[in-house]
Amino acid sequence: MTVSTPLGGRTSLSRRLAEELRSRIMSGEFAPGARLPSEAELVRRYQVSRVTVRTALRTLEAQGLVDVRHGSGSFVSDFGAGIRAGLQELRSISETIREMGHEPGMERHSAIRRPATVVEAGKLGIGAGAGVFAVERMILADGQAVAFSYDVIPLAGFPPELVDQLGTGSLFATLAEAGTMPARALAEVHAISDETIGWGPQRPDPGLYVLLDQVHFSRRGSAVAYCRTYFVEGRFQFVVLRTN
Amino acid sequence: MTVSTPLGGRTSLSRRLAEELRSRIMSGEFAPGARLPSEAELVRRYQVSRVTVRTALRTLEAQGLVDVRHGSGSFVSDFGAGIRAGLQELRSISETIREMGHEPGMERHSAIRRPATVVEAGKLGIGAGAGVFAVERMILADGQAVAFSYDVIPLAGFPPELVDQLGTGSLFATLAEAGTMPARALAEVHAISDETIGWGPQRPDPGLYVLLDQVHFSRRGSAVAYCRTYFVEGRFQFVVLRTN
DNA sequence: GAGTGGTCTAGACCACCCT
DNA sequence: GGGTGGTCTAGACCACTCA
Repeated sequence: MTVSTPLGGRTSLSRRLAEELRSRIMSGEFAPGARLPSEAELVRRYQVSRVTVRTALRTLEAQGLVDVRHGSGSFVSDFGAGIRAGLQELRSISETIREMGHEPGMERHSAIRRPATVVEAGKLGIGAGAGVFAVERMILADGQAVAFSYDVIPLAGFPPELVDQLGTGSLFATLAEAGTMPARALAEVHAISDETIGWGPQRPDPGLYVLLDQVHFSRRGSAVAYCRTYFVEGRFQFVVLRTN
Repeated sequence: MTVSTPLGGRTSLSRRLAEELRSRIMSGEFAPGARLPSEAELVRRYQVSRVTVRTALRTLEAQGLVDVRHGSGSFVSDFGAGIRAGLQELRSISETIREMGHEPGMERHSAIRRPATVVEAGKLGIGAGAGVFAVERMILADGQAVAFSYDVIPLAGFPPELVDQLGTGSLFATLAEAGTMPARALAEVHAISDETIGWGPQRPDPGLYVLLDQVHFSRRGSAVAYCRTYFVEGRFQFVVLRTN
């Protein structure tokens, strides 16, 4: 297959195409409000099927970068250029913070090995009382606390030599190293007002948080972590594109 | 085309299939944890293409209702009995409440015609001071308040005879009647603790809310409403499937 | 290895927007 | 009417899971 501009890489074709288009948008080739080439043109240009083009455009749309309008075309969003990392995108918090131009930090407050509570066992789909590693972390951006996270990782099958590393840096990085990289997370969104959440001098005064109560699953569908992350209201902006 | 069980209706095929599967799950035909028929079986059973089956399964997955696992199958997730809405799915709140088996209600608290504030004008992309219709509503499920909503609709181009109807029933229904049905919304998620939100005897005591601060766009990309909806914490469960 | 979902292709028809 | 996206089909091959 001969492609005028090779998409290169080993991830899926639609994903590579999305990346390619994203970088063209970010580079300023398409200004906010500008129309992207039509789907048919992209099919010709990149020598892929229309389904692939559409999948890529959907990805960009979910990221709030592109606005696809029936009968008119696909447009670079006005809001798109600034907004990144929608809530539906699963990624490391540290990575998100770094991409937003801030310096991520992590501080482990506690870390113990203990039996799972009934709730935790239910969420993780393991037996009540099975061994878990419980970590309490503070997540920082430019030295300021943006979230407090209470994470529980099942120990069954987890490489023992990596246990102590949990919670000292990016949780995602350690899980990836253990071969249990989260591929999906089902998150409940709550508003929490609780002065007992958090710790230290950085604890926010009105203890108001957006709680993401989430269970992370590996590609194989097994629960690899149960994380209750309390985002300090106002310091982290969650955006969701809702469609019907 | 002969179908063993007709999917009936006039919405898209994949959507009807998703509805059909959802009702089969809700009816208890598939218990939580049970495996659904394979994609190939669904193709045969409903006489649709595999793409259609997959689109339907993706919808259910986004609602947190099923768990699709590569190489294993699609499984019914555990789900609570409360009102559960997929955050990335844009739909009428009333409709969501009804689908969860509760009786939706709506009470208009105030409704005035006034110039847009600077913030509202910015969100809606209209001139500051342009005429808007501001509505305050209480949304009920089985007679209990689940949300308080502060909505602003630009009046330019809005059918005058429908203005007074705004906020008396489903906002979506009225907007649809006006030909400006929201097709997309960009929502910010916040935790709010404020005793001045809400009104009446139904006002929750700890005034704790999940705020969806959202701008609704029509298919043509124009902003049709700016809605700040305060969901009473604990009465409405928002779920987001996060993927990478 | 059989069965499952993940991705991709090529082609078709429809609904919508604009002029 | 011409172009654009929305949906659907039928078929193919690959990657993963599990017995």
